[in-house]
Amino acid sequence: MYMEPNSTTENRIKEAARKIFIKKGLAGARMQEIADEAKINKAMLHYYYRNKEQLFKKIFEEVAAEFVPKIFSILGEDRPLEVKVQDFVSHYLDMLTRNPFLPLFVLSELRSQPEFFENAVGIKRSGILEKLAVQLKAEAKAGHIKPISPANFMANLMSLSIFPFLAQPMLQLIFSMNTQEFKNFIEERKQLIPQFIMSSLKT
Amino acid sequence: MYMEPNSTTENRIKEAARKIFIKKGLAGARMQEIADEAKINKAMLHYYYRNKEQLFKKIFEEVAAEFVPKIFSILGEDRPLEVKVQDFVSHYLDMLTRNPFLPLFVLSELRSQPEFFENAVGIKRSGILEKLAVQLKAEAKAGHIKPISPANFMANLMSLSIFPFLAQPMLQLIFSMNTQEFKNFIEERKQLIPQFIMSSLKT
DNA sequence: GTCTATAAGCAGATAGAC
DNA sequence: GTCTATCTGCTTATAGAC
Repeated sequence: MYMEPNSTTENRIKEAARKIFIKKGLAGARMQEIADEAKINKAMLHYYYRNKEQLFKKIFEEVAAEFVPKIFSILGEDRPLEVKVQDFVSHYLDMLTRNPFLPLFVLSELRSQPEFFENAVGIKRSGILEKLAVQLKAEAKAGHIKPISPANFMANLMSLSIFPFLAQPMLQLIFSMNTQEFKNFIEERKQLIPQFIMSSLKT
Repeated sequence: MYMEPNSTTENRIKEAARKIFIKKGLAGARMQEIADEAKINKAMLHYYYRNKEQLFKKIFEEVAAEFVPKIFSILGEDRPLEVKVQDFVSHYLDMLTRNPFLPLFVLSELRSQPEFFENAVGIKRSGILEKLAVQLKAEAKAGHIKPISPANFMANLMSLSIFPFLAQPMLQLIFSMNTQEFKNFIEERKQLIPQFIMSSLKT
């Protein structure tokens, strides 16, 4: 069987574990299912990662590390607020369209394992929040926007961008959307969310 | 041991199961833990509900039935949009403050068991969405608000209200809030969310 | 490093006495 | 209706050959 050059056993395990854990969570996933997905023997999982918890922890940290920091790198850029908001929304809606299960996975497991998160994210030490706070204050003082706290600004931005993916099954049910229509709905929101946010901040 | 008048075995089972399932989900919950919580024997769970799945299904339907319909009863009222938004936000933020785990539970299990939901919710047959659509169109035509689709309107309203509870551990971590500070943050948003929504719709 | 076989423990479910 | 004891099957984890 042909395999990718860097399709090492360890890589295949990680890809398989990622897929299964994201779909079923820690408690719902089965080591056998991960082994099957990786096309290896179950015993190999224990050879590379001593047990299920360690394998999960590894996966979760990697996922959280790619899910969260981008939030802050975009918001830390040296650009007008409106541009940052557009970049953020555009990036996240694309990323989540490719990985619609990611938010529920991260938030679910974060609820039961908050300590996994502390290490995975270097937010508080990054100084980006302070920078954002300064910018919000400056743009308010200049009369461009209404005053708003960083926490509320971020909560709004993340809510509007991420929640629809969490609630995708419910939204599709309520509004009778099939999967393609949901994608169109998200595509439309790439324009709408920045408009909502900026016009809600109009002075 | 003194017990509440209607503290029947069956009620105690349901309360215990609700608590454990909401915290751990279907896969993570243990029948033994539910039995302990209800202060009864594990065998009783099987006497009242044949198996774990049936017990879970019962609980989930009850939770979903109290979580969802209120959304639509408020939005179906015959009042100005702005008042409905205020009522919705006020009601849901109170309810979620008392039950912060509810949204994650409903959305998680809804992802793996979408069919549980169909019955629990009679939205599509209620005609309320049509009513909301008419109102949004009318208020736009009268020049009170910008045009917006019901799906986007609802997605915004639910996102801003519900997401902060889903992300509570992350928000507390990022913004260094303790639990009381998070409650204050939510309390503040009771005023802010309706303002955001209505001013984002200003013509 | 990789496999097969198996051990060990756990969780859901039932039998049967009271 | 309620309990104790037990069975059965599944899941994680290990032992040991190659």
